[in-house]
Amino acid sequence: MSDRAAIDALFPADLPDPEHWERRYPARELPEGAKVTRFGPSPTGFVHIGGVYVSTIDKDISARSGGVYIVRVEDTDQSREVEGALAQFTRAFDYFDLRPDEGDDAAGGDTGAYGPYHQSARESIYLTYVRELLREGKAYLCFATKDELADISAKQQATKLPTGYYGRWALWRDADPAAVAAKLAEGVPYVVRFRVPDDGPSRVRFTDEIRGELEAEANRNDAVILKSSDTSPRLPTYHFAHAVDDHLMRVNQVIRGEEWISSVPLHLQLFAALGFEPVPYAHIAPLMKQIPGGKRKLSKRKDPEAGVDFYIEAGYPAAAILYYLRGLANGRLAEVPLAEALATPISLAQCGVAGPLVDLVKLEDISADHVSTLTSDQVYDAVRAWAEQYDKELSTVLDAERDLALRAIAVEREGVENPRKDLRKWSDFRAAYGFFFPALFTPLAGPTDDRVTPLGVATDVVTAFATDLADGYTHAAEQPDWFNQVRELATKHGFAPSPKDFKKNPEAFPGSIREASQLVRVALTGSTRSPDLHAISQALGADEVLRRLRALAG
RNA sequence: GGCCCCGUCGUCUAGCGGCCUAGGACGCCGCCCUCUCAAGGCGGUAGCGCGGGUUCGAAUCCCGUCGGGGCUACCA
Repeated sequence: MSDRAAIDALFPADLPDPEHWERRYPARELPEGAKVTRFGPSPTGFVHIGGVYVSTIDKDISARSGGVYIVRVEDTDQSREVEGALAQFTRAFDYFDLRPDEGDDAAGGDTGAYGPYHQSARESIYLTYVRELLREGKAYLCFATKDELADISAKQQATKLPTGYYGRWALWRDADPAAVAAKLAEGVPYVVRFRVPDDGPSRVRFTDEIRGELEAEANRNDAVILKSSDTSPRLPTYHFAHAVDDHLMRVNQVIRGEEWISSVPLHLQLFAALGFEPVPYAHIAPLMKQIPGGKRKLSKRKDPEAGVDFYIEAGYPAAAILYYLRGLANGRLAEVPLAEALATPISLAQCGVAGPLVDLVKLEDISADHVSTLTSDQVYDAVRAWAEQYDKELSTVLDAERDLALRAIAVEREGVENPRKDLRKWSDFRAAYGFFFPALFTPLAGPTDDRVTPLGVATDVVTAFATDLADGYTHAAEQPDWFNQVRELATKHGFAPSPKDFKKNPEAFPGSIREASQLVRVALTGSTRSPDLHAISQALGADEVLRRLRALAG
């Protein structure tokens, strides 16, 4: 290809040499065995739950080994970039407690000595190494047009040849320097391609920390390493940036999605050409989604549960999600209690190799279990923080009625052996606990209210029963005393003492103690499903109980 | 099409040649408790994709096949 002067003319005169960057980013002084990991999100305006999955593993592996966890924004495709994407990362990393040891801080600055931590700011670093490869003849300029490339690929497909830019299809691989100079003089845009060594082996073997020994055909495609020259800044492709960045950031454990396995042969060639020590890989199986015919990768377009916003907006506690995700990564962690699982290191070797389905039902179960272990104060704080973002009306009520809220949350939670598990996520709160708050509760409109009539009790009986109960109501502190008044009144108004008696002779009763209790329940909660009635009455207070009973009477 | 990864109950998995008439968890079904629901207790349902080998013996090793997934971009 062209001579050194012609190559250098393509780059800024003050572009440093590789040695400069080597000195600038020296080997890290870390304890023996410390892992430097990195997570590389693209700022596409969508944070994938799979990203949380992988970065949890990244952070865990580094933290346990006394290493460093880096977040490096991979924004080499500027056309995909979306405004506000960075803020979304920050929000997601905060929510899941995955803040990096090194990366861009909230203000966009660096918090580490190996930055910049977004690739678009690393142009001169990449250019240094591109120029180096060019000088060494390990890369070359390619002026092939889109049409030419499409044509090549069509011909290859027609003759059942592997597609790609190689061999006799590689138009510019061995181009005459004069032809290159001519194109350059015309100002035709070009890319820089990697020149695959022609003396390399036909197959490559490498070790994956999760899958063990892997083998594949060697790469023979002269891949693009630097994108077109008609854009600025000039940025590399993922492959080249991976080699340069992971080397210079002194990353010593790459953890990434399985979709990269087929690129490893190229990456190994790149590391070798650049004179870099290869970095060990661990390829994580992708999170899947159940579909009628089988399963597929969770799709950001089709599956709402693919985005972290889905979980944050619904108010799944971060700990529950992290616990679930860790269980998917290392099956044994799913068999262990949450606190223990979060404290147990993730093992790469024990990561599953098949893509697991994300099972929202299981997540909800885990989440309900977790929430049931929280104190009333913790639940209150969490719901309040969630509501502040996603349910303004609720957060206002929670602020105004803190004591009532705490009493409500404590029902069948504090001082019981088996706490209720009716809260799986914070957005469940309104449906499960809303009735406690007068501001969120619509009183019954008498015995003909839609919520009452399904019980099938005659309206005059309902009114008589409710009126009687309200008139003689005793706000007893002891559960048996309290419920006895309901029982006695039910008997007085002709209700059968047990559902069995009622069933035997349905004509003789307006209902049984069950229906009577349900009338009280609907009066107090608006629903046929609720926690213990006595506990509710205590949380509500005598006045409010009476108000609601009278509303039932009509 | 080519290359690569993967394949145990519906789901997540344990299993690394005999301990497996395959274990656990979630779900589902039934029963118990009970003023409802949830929880809880007890019981149940259901699986090694298929076909060949190797071996005294295979879920476990090998080959093939089928199925799923990924890559094959100046997307990551």
